[in-house]
Amino acid sequence: MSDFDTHTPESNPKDAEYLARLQDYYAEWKSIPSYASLCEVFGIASKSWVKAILDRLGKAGFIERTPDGMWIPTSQFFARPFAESSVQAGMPMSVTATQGKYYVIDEMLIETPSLTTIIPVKGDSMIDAGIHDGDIAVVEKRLSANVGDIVVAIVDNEFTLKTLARERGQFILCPANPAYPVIRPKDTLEIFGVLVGLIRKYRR
Amino acid sequence: MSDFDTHTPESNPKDAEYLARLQDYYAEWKSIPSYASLCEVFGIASKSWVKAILDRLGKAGFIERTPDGMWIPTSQFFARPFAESSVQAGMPMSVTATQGKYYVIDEMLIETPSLTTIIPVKGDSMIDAGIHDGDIAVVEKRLSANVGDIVVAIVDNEFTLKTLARERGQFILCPANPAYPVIRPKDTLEIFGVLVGLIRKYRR
DNA sequence: TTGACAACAGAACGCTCGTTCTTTATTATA
DNA sequence: TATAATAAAGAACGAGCGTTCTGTTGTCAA
Repeated sequence: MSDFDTHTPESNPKDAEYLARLQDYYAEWKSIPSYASLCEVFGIASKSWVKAILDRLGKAGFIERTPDGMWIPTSQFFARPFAESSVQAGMPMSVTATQGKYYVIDEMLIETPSLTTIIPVKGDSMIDAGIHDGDIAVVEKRLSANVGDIVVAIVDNEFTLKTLARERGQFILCPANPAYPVIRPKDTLEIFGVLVGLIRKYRR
Repeated sequence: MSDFDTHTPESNPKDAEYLARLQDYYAEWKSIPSYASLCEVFGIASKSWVKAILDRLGKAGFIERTPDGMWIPTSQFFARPFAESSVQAGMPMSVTATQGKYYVIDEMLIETPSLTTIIPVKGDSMIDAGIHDGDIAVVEKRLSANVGDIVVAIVDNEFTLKTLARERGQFILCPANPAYPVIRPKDTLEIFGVLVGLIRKYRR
């Protein structure tokens, strides 16, 4: 067998497609099935060839084995191709053929899983900051924040997402929408966490 | 916490510990092993009892089976207690909404991994749609789209993110910023994909 | 036209898997 | 102490698993 290119999954030119099918299957069932089932997934008829494919994908770092010999996906398995914003002339774009960096979205946004939570955004008080109703805020739980951070604060037992600012030595919470008032807490300002990411899902 | 602790007929007080061990194992290996291996994980010696435990966990909704009969975790399997002492009274709806939900952001945004790519957004031509410069677009590669979708089109060998619209039987690309012109393709409109998600990362 | 190689197909096999059934130990209750 | 339910062990078994080996087909260069 020839050397395996570490940047592209294609040792066998069809391996990219096999990988894609496996990724799609895993997205649906969250497991790698038996070789017999993989025959259907891959559209081939021999288990031995399934094994050969999996061995290659394993060598390429997309899957690995548990001590029991079960195949499980690696983080590379979940990485998404990161397309550059300009297209080379005449190049027929295909996602699987896109070269370059791969990113795992979770890893991009979540640094400390135990401190990170997600909170759906309600209302449009931050709309000028590009934060819409229905967006999902990725929040890192923290008791303090810096001026200028967008924070999740607890005001009247409600979460509220606002920009932290300072006014005459007092911390205040500024909306990004002129229709909403600035919040000036009476006593202490209770901060739940700091906005570290934003997710929006579009209907399909 | 879960309906699991409130004694249902077929529950076992030790099941909570068995679940915890299984969760720990899964966190490490991302798979549910064979019954024989689970004997070690659970610290018991009989496969039949392992099966009984898994059946109960399945009935309680923590795991389920694929068509192949493999056990896979459900979303409930990953539920995390969301206990913040400061917000117990009158907990806002936004908090309870996330309670007990497992969030893999990838899963929220990516339906078909092999067709999904991420593209950084350049410029502010879609700013009125809350899409900013530096945001990351999650794009599902597709050759066609519906009017009203935000699409990634290829114009002059460049990716461009615009809303797809129709004008006198012609497809046009509308920016969400009055400072930018509507794009009316001369001949055919080449669509790369449809925007299915958006990610923004804030500096920490 | 051959021969070499790559890409699969198919069969054979030993072994592990999940399932079921039976047996034993432990605990609670009366 | 007797009884019964619970918790677990253990054996037995057939089906399906992954592995290996060999056979077949298509391609392409010499």
